[in-house]
Amino acid sequence: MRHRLKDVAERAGVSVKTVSNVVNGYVHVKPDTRARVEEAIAELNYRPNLSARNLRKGRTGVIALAVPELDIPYFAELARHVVTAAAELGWTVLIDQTGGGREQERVVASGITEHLIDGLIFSPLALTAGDLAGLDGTPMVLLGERVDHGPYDHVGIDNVAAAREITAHLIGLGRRRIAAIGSQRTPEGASARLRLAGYAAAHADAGLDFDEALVAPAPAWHRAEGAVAMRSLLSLPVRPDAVFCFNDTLALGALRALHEAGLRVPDDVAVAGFDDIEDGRYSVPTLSTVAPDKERIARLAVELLANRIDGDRTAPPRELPAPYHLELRESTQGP
Amino acid sequence: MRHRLKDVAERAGVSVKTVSNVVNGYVHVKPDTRARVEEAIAELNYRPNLSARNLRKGRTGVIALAVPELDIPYFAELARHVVTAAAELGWTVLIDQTGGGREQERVVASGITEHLIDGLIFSPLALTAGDLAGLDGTPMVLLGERVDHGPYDHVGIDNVAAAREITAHLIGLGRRRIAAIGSQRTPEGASARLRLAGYAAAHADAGLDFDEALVAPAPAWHRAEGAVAMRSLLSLPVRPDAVFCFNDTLALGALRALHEAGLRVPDDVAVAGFDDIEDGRYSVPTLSTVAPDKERIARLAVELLANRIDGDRTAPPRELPAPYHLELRESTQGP
DNA sequence: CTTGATTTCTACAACGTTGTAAGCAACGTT
DNA sequence: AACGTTGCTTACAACGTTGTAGAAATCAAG
Repeated sequence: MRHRLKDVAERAGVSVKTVSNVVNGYVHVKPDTRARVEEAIAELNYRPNLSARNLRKGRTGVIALAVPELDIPYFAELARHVVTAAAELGWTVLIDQTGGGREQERVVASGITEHLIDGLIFSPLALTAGDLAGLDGTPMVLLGERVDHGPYDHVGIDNVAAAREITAHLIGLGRRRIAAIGSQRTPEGASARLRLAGYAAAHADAGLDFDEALVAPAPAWHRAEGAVAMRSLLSLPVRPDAVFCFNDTLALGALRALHEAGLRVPDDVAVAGFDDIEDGRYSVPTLSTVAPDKERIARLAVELLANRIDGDRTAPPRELPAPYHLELRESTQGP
Repeated sequence: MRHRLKDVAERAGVSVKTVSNVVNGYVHVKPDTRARVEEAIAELNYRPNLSARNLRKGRTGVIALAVPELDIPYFAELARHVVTAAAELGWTVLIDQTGGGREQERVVASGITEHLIDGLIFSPLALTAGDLAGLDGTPMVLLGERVDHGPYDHVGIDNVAAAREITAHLIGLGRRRIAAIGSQRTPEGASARLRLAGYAAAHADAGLDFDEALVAPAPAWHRAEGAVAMRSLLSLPVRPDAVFCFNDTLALGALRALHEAGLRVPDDVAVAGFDDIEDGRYSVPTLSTVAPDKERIARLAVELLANRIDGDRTAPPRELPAPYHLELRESTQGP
């Protein structure tokens, strides 16, 4: 049932290497030899054994994408784009789910890394530059917040600027008590820190006070936490008139809590998110958000990785900014 | 930087095979030999070359999960569970995105199948039993609707019964003009056919007429299509007082369209979905739905596949039903 | 025809691993 | 002292592929 080059070679009456040459599109093969070999390949339904090829070539043709959680829509959408972009370059993508913990991420970074894949696109939450330091030269591209990422290429949007812009948008609507949901004090919370910094910067730009009481923490950025945080903000003596959530799932949870509290969005409280996930286009109301260009991020990451794998592995790390824009919808603008 | 068994062997002063034995946990190795070898492994940061191991063993330790689209939340959630269940058995999961087209699915089924993976968990949309017929014995487990799946194991819930139950729930609320969204006339639409059959059966059970005009098609079951279908149903001479959407994303689109039309859910129109995705717990209103036990489905699929890989490949195909239940929320019950 | 260049093909060795078979100690039993 | 048994280790060959080097066939030009 399973055939090898040798079987094809015997059937076509040529050497094993000639079959290999045909399979790999080597030019100097006589047309009728090629035809005979191709016929034999078809008859036997031959397919190359990738393990053997990889062993010989030192390449696997597989790259991995490691993300914290697949059922966070942002990562699922990103994964789709990475798979598409990689396929165009002939790579298969192995998707790995780290869970987001530091230890798990370290295991992925050091373990998967070896021999099974040619390179890794990594979107870490918890990992620090130090954790990545000891790895032996597997090409790797980092996604996400701009932190200190050591010798690795990086693709990401300017989190501070984006957060600043969308906060400025809320201020521009005349809102003055703007809450933030999603702050994190842990070392994992690099994104949170940057987005909070943008939020603070926008306040400073407008001459508004930064009110610590309006900043609600959320350890994991899920819908449930957004709802909980929103409820606690609503119990403040003076309730906020807008809220900037550090991602869209938090914002969807906040919308839910506002609905339960009988408040109108955006009339009573305007809501903005971050990530531009599909859900936000169909929520009630639709969600204003920062829209990173995911397709572009995926493409850049794959290309950077391809360059590392095929090219100079010792070149200095590159830092590619990805574009984003504000997607303003009902949750701040009204119907 | 990259070391082989041989390097470790030289450093520890033993043979290559002894190192291999240590790595693989073979029992008959003297404690101090083992210690020397382990020390050498640690010093060199040795990791086995999986391609070579696979070539030798004929196993790769990788299974694939092929789903139509990763950013359909149902599949993302399913993927997470499959990854978790597979990890417990020591397998890595390669996630493949087929796009759902018949030709693409055929490529995945026949291509990926060879040599790179030990087995495949496949959730096909378009593929027919005929397409799967010619494959050479790679262990495969099918997920999804119960159709004719040839010689392959299958895990899935009873779509007809589930659709019948949730439709009966709508009828039980006193609704009499119950629309359906998501019918498909194409051969791909196996799920659609089964869910429509359940919808029709519930009507028959209750002595209600089946009204063709209340059945709206949706080729791809995305939010946008749910919204479009809902709008067209609302333009009927007598508008429906309930709608059963064949999955949750359609239902979320329908909720959106109802909101835009100024109708109240469930007061004016009750809405039910299918899949129990996370979004439905936080939508406004929260979504009543059929909740398949995804964790169980994933676990059963992985176990079936493991049995095929390690065990008898010629055993008759098994058909495992997965549990489900109704998750009744605001969109049919009110706040 | 001879020569040299080019095209076409082949034999061989390697990639890093593990199964097999067999060797060598060390031990207890007769 | 000879024997088998058991524990531990090793040499060798294979898994299926491709790079290298070179042989054989073909061709162009003198």
